Amino acid sequence: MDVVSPELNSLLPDEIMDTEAIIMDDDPPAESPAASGQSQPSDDSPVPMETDVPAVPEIVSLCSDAPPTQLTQAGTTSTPTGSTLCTSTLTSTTPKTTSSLSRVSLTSGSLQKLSAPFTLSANHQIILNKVASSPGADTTRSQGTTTTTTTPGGQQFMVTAIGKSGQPIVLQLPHTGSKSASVQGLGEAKANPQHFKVVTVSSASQVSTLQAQQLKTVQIAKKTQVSSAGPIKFVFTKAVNNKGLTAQTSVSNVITGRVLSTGSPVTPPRTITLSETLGSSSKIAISPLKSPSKLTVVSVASQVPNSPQKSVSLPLNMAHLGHQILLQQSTATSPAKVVSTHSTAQLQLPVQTVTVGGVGAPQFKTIFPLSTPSNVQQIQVPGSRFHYVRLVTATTGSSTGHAGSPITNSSMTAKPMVVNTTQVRMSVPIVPAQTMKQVVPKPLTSSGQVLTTQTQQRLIMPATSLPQIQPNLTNLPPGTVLAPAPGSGNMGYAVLPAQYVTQLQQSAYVTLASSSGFSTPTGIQTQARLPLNGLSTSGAAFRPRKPCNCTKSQCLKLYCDCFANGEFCQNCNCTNCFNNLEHETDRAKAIKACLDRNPEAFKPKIGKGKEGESDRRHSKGCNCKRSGCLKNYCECYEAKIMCSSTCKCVGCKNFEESPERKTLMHLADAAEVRVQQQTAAKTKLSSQISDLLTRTTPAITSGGGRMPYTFVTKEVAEVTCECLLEQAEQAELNQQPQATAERMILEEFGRCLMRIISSAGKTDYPSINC
DNA sequence: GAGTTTGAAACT
DNA sequence: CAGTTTCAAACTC
Repeated sequence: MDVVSPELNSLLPDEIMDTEAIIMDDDPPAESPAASGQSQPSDDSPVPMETDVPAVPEIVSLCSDAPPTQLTQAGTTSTPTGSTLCTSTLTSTTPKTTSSLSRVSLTSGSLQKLSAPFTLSANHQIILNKVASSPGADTTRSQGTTTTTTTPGGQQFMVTAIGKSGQPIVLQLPHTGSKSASVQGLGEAKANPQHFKVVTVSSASQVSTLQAQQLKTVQIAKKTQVSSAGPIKFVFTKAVNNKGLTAQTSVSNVITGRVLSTGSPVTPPRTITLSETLGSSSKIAISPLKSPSKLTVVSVASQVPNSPQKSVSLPLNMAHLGHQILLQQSTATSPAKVVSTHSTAQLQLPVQTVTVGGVGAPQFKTIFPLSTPSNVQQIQVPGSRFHYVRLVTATTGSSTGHAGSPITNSSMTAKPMVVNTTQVRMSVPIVPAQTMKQVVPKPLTSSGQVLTTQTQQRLIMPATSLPQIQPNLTNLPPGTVLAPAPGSGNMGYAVLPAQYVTQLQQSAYVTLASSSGFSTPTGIQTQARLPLNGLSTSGAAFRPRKPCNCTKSQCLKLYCDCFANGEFCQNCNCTNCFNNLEHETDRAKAIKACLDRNPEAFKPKIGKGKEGESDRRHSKGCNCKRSGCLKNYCECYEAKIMCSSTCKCVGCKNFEESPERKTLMHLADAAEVRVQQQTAAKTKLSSQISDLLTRTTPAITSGGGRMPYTFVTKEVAEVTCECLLEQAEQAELNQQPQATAERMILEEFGRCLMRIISSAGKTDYPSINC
């Protein structure tokens, strides 16, 4: 997920990550500036951080025959009725938030709203707009509440939106111009409009610029809720075969996940992108913010379009990422949470990856059911900045619906992993994340991706119950993962770095199950294809995080970069480190203490400035006194940004016109040029050597030519000399003049050479006869 | 690699 | 909130 390194933003496809159009201000813009590239910071927050996320939990589900209210009920199951197939119900982790109604509006690409099963547009795009939940807005939302969509290819696509009360979500297919959606969203929820950006709906490889633009123009207004802990549920249900959309084929493919956002006063823009390709791949992307740190990615790959089983594989493609489902959500004050949900429907989907957290400053929280601490083993992957948890045993199950679902990764070779749950089972085969970009906290950023480990692991959340430690869900460290203890009411949390979840991104299979513990008939086999430190498919996406050297802080204070970034220490040089799974309790306490001191402690320090200011600026500003803000002591300089009005530095030289700064920049540029030149020279030299070898080797090995030492052997030389002596003797016997003798010898030498050369290409020794 | 400098974080 | 202390990274030698 530090993501916050801006570099992370580049990790994801533009059409997904581009949240430029998102406006954080209360005043909804008439139209989102798709190409503006500037996000409107909220007036409320002096320094809008990239991690701002929607405060209101919301549930989005695809396909719902049942009324929204039913969908929001925990444990409820929607059964397919008639020709439409709709299933998948998610329950909120917090019962309080389950009461709201949500509506799903689907609009075809032609701007027609479908109140009934409708046909997806040719581009297979569905835009999900979140609409204010005010009762008055209900009418507008009610349009096109149909949740089932039939693709021209006969496939049926159902969307069920479940949201916290007052958090309806409207799903619309982007139409040309797509202003209807924007207008709709704008007209609603004026009280506290929330703009959603998003929505790319198209096949992975078919996302066109036009589509992206259309998506950008879509804005969704949402009623802002300051309430805390509203779970966001996200359910995707798809029936592959339209014909099979009978009651029997009830839930074919279901991807269930819950994204929870809590207590964020500011509703962040949210984008939901759904893309589907006929029978091949679909892409679902929910992208609230551009910041990778806030990115929650669930990728689902491949598929079995017409599975003999009722379970339908849902081919989903994340843009440019192949079969993937991308879910993004960020909350301003609280990291997004992804929670496996419990539903009555069984889910079996090929899922490629599930990622929670982001580069730079992951702001996602994943809640998993806790088991006992003994059930969890921390897995350290050398070189990886991600942490893994191995679930040893499955102990607890909760029928309350709070039980999280274990998420596991299996090898990309496709070992399906299924976690048995009383109500929901989700098995997702995952396609290798080819180009998936990750976000990593520190410029690592990100999690780009790609060295992967092939070890199979069980990924499960620790089960330590920490009732006394109830971290503020809105301010947990980036990428914090919360694992609720079994049993509602006395929830225990395991505060884990989001990196634990990140591995799901690369796993071949992801199994989500809720309740009933972690029993896994097939075993939870997870194979972590994990981005290793600094290595990623996207190049610098994941930059290796520097190991810390803490000695006295136990790595439980913000002095420790690892801790400050919400990461476990891994491959560090620290002593007496408590920043690991073994000291989960202490770590949780430390996190809480930090948050008590500063609720913004785990938010990225570098965020976007207000309008008219630099794109990036330090949220608090520096306090340098002696460094002139031109050394890495200065956080501004370290972040490669200039000091701003928020800084309290003395003798600052880190400003635009500073000659010292320019000098440093020039020196840095020169150094970089030198490095590049050296690299280029090395590359060229290496290439030349390689080329030379490739040219010489075949001649030697193919028999078409051999190096001289291979055929000018001692014997050949001796024979040649004998021939020359023979000529000399002949000349002497014939009493030839010396000149003639020399000529005869030279001529013979020439003949010998010709024979040697002609024999060079032969495998056998050259035969030289005088 | 040891020692110094620096400024954020933590503490009072 | 300001001053002081602690801490670990950045820097220097």
